[in-house]
Amino acid sequence: MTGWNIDLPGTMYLSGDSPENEKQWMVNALAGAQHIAIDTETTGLIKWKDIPLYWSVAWDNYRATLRADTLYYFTNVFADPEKDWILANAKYDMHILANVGISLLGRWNCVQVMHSLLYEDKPHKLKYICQEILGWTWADFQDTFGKIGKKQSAEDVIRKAEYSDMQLLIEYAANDAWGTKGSFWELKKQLESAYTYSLFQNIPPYIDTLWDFFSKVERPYTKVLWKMERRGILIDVPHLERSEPTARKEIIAVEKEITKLAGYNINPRSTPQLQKYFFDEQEMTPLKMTKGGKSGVRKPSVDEKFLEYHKNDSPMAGLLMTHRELSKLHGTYIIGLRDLCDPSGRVHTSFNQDVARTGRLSSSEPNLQNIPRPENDKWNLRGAFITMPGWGMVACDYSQLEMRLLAVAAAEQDMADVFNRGWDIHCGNASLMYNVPYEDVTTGKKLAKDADSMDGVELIGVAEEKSPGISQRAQASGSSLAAYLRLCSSHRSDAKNIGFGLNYGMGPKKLANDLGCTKQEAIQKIDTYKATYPAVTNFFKEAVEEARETGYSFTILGRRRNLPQILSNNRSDRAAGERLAVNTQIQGSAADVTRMAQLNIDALGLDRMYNCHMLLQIHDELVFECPQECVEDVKLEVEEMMQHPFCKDLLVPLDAEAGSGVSWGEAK
DNA sequence: TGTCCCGGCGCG
DNA sequence: AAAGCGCGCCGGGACA
Repeated sequence: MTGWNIDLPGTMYLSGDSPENEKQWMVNALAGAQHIAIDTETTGLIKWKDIPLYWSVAWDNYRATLRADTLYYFTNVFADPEKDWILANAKYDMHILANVGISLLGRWNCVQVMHSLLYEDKPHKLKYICQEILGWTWADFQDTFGKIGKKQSAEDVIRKAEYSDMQLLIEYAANDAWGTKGSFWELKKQLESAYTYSLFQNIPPYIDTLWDFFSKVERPYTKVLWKMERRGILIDVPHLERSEPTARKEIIAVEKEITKLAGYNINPRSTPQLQKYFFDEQEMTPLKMTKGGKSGVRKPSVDEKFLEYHKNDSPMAGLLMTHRELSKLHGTYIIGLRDLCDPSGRVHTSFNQDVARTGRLSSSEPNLQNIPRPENDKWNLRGAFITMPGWGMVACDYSQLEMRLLAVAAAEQDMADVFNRGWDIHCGNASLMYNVPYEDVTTGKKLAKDADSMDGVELIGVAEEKSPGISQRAQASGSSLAAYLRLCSSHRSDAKNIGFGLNYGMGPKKLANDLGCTKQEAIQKIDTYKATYPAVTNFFKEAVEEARETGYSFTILGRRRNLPQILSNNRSDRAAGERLAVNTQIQGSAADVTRMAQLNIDALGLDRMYNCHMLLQIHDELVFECPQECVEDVKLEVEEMMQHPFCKDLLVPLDAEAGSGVSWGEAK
């Protein structure tokens, strides 16, 4: 009757109506168990609202389904700080339990997170995990009792099941807990035997195996993320409500112009219709083709590059650019954000720990890691992330984290020195690459734009003040000061594009495209960069070799990513693997750094010290709220913690700078 | 009505 | 033939 492909023990059942001795037996049994898998059947999927109807547990060779009204008998069990709780999608169940006042101390072992450390490219849903690593399958709850959706809520389905076949409900409710328990032990075994490379093998946190990485980093991190999700961030909903009609009207106005220009009703959101307009009717030349997807039919692209390219010769292109900008902000951010707020105006994102292959977080429902930057946003959406009266927002972000970690990974002393001097990295790179004084590059960056419109004498005065001797050097190079400044400025932009690009494995063709030069010139520039930083060049080579030999790319803390394609016979697959080998190490190590900072900040107890709460992580930025009078203290604490995430310093200092204000927009 | 894929685009 | 990493969400359109 269990719907399983394996034998398993019968399911005990407990409700508030059960006899006293049965309740007592269960309380004693759970109190005596070290590891307990736990799962909830809930009224729905909204983590700040929905509540448990049933909960199920599995431990040793037992399994049980319990009605939600029994939760309070187990207060002492939940309060045991030494318990190991085992869950699938741990944060969700913990939210649901918190909604009825239940909090579980002890360790939160999420099997999805465990699975993601070993099988980055596979799905991490419980059913898949069980099938894949244990060969266990069982009948699906929803297939048996009805689909949860718009027509019927999770609660409806469970109520129906209670009525139609209570015994089956009891069995099925405990299936997930049983599968969770089984996969935990198998995954633990696999993690313990998975040795890894870490910079912290012989110093804290002592990471030798993936189990070390899980138990010392990922497991405590789950709880930190849960606290952030639980707190949520306050949204200025009235601000959004005020912007919404205006935004909508602006979009409609642009749509009218588009219709007028086309001469017929065209939907500016429809790529097929736009392709027809531009390439069939206007007979314009495509810049590039789309990927073609499953069918493989490649069509001319109507992306931003195309519109930008034609904005002067085709009025339609300009209108569409405006339309896309407005409708993106309206649909995704104004409407999207408003609809996900709780009644108190706070929004509770999910910080997903088991998604990104590099070890980064992802954020969803809503994604708070892609809120527009102020310069691209006429509605100032970051200004809509606010604090309560008397409170302040603190935002602290790393400066050039990935670049610094590249210098660390490569042990590139010249680049490290650029950071040690506190220089702008791209100006420093340009200075070393093109053998030009650092001050000339910074001056060029500042003045190149206005050089032509400035009075010659004035220009010399300003430039000489910033970089003494610059006019002489310009003369020596045989060009005017203005031209020399533009040259220095273009050196910086070269260095910036190459610096970022090489981390991603960018080729000369794309670089040439971005810099507006020939492929030959691009190759030349890359060579100059590689010659300037031989250790970086060597690092790129060794990262690829290591991945070829071990099959993996490793981050600073020892997270690994399997890269089988690096041995592929297919050229492009192999090249992709080589790009990943480099990038995963850098991006993943940056993720490690932010993670450690978050763990340390949590352990320090800023919440108790200052009533300070971590709200957001945007890869290299952390956002907090605290009472106004604590803002300055919090800024200092956070900067210090972010700058020193490890128990030993790296070759390159990490720089993090905090700002504050009453909103996220102000705090940057 | 629901589900999937796609092109496009927001962020780091 | 084409070749930049990592995400999530929107609306359109195809299909069941």
